[in-house]
Amino acid sequence: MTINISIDNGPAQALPAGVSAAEAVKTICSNKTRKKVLAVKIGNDLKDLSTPLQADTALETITAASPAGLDIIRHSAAHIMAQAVLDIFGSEVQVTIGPSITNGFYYDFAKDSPFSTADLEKIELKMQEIVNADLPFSRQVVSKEEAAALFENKGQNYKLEIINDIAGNTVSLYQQGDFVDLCRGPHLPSTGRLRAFKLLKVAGAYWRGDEKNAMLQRIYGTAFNDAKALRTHLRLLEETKKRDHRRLGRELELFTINDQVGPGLILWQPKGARIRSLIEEFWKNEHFRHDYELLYTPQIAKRGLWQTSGHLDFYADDMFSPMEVDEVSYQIKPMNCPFHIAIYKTRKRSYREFPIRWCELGTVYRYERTGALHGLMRVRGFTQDDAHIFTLPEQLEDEIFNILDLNMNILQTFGFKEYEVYLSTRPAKSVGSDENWERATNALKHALEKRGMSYEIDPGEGVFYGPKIDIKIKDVIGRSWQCSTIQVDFNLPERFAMSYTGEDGHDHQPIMIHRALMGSLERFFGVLIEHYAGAFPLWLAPVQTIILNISDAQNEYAQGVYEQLRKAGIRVEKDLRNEKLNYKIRQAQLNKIPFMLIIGDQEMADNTITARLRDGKNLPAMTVGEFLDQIKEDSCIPTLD
RNA sequence: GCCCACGUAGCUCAGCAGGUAGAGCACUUCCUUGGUAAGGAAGAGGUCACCGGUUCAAGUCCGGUCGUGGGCUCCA
Repeated sequence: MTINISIDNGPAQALPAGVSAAEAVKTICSNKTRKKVLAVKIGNDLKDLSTPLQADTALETITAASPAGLDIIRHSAAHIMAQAVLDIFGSEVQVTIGPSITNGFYYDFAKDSPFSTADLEKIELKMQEIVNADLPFSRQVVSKEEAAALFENKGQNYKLEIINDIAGNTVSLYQQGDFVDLCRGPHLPSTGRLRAFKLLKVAGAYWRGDEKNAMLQRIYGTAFNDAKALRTHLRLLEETKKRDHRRLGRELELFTINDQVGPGLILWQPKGARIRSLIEEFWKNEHFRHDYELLYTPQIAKRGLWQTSGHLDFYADDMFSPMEVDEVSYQIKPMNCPFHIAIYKTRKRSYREFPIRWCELGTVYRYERTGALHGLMRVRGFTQDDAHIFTLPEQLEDEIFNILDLNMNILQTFGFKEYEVYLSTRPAKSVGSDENWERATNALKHALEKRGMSYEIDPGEGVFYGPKIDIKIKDVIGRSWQCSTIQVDFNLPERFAMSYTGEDGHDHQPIMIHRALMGSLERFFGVLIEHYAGAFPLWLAPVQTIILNISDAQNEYAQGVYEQLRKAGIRVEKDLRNEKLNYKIRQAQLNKIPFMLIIGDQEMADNTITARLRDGKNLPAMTVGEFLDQIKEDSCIPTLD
């Protein structure tokens, strides 16, 4: 009996039934292609090359060129690593799970003493032995009882737990050499197909990510189809290290964190503070231009305020402990909203005032676990670019659209082009009527669609008080950072008994929107530093130009140029030290200053300057006036259209 | 919070068979007056994170505290 097999939409060929996918590939594909094939896809399922084909089948080949192919390589690498670890440590370890992840793979082991870096080298060597032995990965489907018996016999208790959680009656096992693992597959045909791998680091990880469970020992590694791709990836890791905002923050003197001051508390150094002040000015300008009004509110408030707002019920764990003042308990603010509401309530409000848009660069403090702190990205004290908007129900959709529009325009000004947008809907535990939730969720949806933004729905991930839109920015390392958030709130207006007088003369409850565009200025700054690798665009550069003289014969002239630029509002520094030009250029370059103005006898004689750009190029000699004209536009804080 | 690693001059790091500290860069001074990424010399700078223990003797060994870094489901 024969069956018809087609590969990658090619013409069907008749082959004997029961032929393996590998044989089919070998028969049908070119020599060149078949060496690259790691697995096949039948319908939507990835299958091993050893899969027997019993009926007419259309196959798709999977190679390392596709993400699925890389996944298979990495997943197999995880198995090979597990085998190596068992070979070396024997019954000392139990295997748990070992998936492929975005840039590699890991495997979690239960082991009393952690792995050392020296162990990693040993394991790598053992892995290489296993690769050299070119052991086939063989798949076997067995009943859950059989599998359980097998792993129980091996003393692999975590596997038993996993088997218990799997639906259905059968599970699949993969074996290479004497190592058997419970696994869905697929895998490489044999261990010899793993061509390039490297173990990267050890880390603790809880069983199933739950801190109530045992701490396992995780080994991270990565694998690629060839050594070149691996090298490229390792170089990329080096490059991202260079862009690390903590390193650049120190080198460029942007910010610092001090033990004596406390973890997670940011000290903005002059250059960082200058950038922040520019960001804030841009932000304020745009908010005024978009009909927002600015508020300032205190750092602390009586505990009762947080009682009313519900923060003590829902947020107390994230708040700093209370302090006693005149026998009254005060607590530092984790959010700005109750203060804005207090301002709202200073008098009776009319529907005619709506929408009310109030913004504040509000500094809040939140208790983060020490292990979660990370440079500027996760801190304990930060400034939100916060705003609260009070609207009538019929204004909601327009307001959300306005916010989105302002949001995207502001982010784009900083050169961010990649986003992930999430719409989070009603969670199980929540307040507010079904009708309100539905109306608000629809308003968010329509506004997103109107702005032409594609989004994903995060079902049930909304805050208990209302649906929200979250926007994440992608940084150079591919990490996503949540910056913008837009949340509808049915809760606080209720808790604070907010009202306005409607057209009908009766009291109504306003709808409240919380929103932050950059989120936290600290985090946003961190993302910006990595995004620009410290080379800020002219309008944000803390030092825009630096004057470099060639020798002290030009000191006086250089001083004059310096004053001229300073008066024109350019952020300018001078380096008139008795050093060689090369040396000064190098330092200015390392400080990533956009323009170096070089002044020698020539320039002094012609009453000009020569500008050297950050990228090494030179502008022709020109007068200071001409230079100012040329950079004027780009050196100022931008204005949105 | 938990697991691991780390904590020596402003920065990057060496010192580790326990015998009271070293380099490069940065900083200061002097020499050099030099055209597009480091000219030369000298000097200053450290209670080796903090607290306690072992020892004749601790940056070095042990314990604790604080801090930093990498992780803590992308589910067989």
